[in-house]
Amino acid sequence: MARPRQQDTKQLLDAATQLFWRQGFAATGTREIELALGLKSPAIYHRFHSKHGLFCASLRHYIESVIDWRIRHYLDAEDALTGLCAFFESIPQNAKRFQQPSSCLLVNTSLERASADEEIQACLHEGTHKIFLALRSNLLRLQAQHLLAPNAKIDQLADNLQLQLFGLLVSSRLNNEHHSLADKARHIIATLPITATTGANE
Amino acid sequence: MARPRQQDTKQLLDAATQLFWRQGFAATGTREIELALGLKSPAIYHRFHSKHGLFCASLRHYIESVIDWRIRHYLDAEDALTGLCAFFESIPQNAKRFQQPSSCLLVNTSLERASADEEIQACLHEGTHKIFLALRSNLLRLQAQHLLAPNAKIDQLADNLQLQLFGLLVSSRLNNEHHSLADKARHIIATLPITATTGANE
DNA sequence: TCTATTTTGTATCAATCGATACAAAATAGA
DNA sequence: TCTATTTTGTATCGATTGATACAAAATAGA
Repeated sequence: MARPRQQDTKQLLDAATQLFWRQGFAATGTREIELALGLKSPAIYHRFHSKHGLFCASLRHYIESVIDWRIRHYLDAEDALTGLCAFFESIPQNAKRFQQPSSCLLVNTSLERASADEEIQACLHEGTHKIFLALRSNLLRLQAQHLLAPNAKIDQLADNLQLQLFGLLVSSRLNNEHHSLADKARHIIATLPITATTGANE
Repeated sequence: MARPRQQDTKQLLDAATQLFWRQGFAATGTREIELALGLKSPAIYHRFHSKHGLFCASLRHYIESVIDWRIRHYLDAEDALTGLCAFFESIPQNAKRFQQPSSCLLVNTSLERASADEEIQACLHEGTHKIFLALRSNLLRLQAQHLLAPNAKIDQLADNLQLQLFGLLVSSRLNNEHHSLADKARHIIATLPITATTGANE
């Protein structure tokens, strides 16, 4: 009943997310967005109403693709401890693989002026809460397997792991030497109150 | 031999630093800078050559004022342990006092696109290295006072403390609830390998 | 007082910003 | 085939961007 779309929304959001991820909201212009998305601005504004709307959609897309994938692939992995280690180690690995630190769109945005916006803040809160819950769930599984001290305060521990995750992402943009970043990631794992040595840590 | 300056450079950089700190490089326009500095753009460009030049000068000014003050006042305090605790606790306290999280200009900038610039990266490296050295020096004093395990790896520990500092600053922009932030800060201190209880921790 | 030197403001630049009016293009159902 | 509906491109909008040409303003030394 109507003209079909040349690019589906997923494709567009993939491209937009990459752009905002790398450069931030303010530093990304509409002309640059047109090139990356392969659509002229009226077509983009027809679907997303504004640059702000496209950015919010990109944030949600980032959570549903990147964040959710990382949670499923690492933190929810069958072997909880191996997954947790791989989760942190993937950050220096990605920085090495793609020659530039990827950081995290949520962390980047939280430090931009854009974070003052209510809708954006809601997205950021949702995304970071997902990460917290996934870390928490992973730690609970570790505890159930008697790999974590039975009196460990899981909520505090998950909160602190998320804190260190944020710090690692900041460090990855400050210093992209692989060895230094990998050391930092290893230290995060090594200081977990693991009770038994299974060969996965240290 | 020439017309005297209406505002000295320190005043200008104080204002510019506040602006970039709050909003970032890309989101801060020249008209806004004019208002904050109380000078028209030609006078500003006469002193700093470009917006980029003003930003670099602001970064250096931030290191020499904010960062150096925090190191002197907290990390280099006579009582090393109390100073270290106060260093981390000052972040939730400042977020509460000024009703908005201050974060850190160096951390904010490292996640902006601007961080790709070589001159800016050198400033960021200098500032963060200063923090690392101050944390390291504080830990060495703790160890000399037998408050820290004698086999503790000071460099790794200082590196990780800086990592958690970065994480705390990110968290302060994501969630400005004072109690939650204060908990995070307290947890950082509580997990230090302190050997004796002096009343300052736990 | 006059001149050399530096700082500042007026006015404005081309370029780019985010955004839109409008019509052509492309389909599905009648 | 015709029409209703949606998507897309052309062309362009006023506003703002970072930056500058130029002259007035303000001092110190001659």
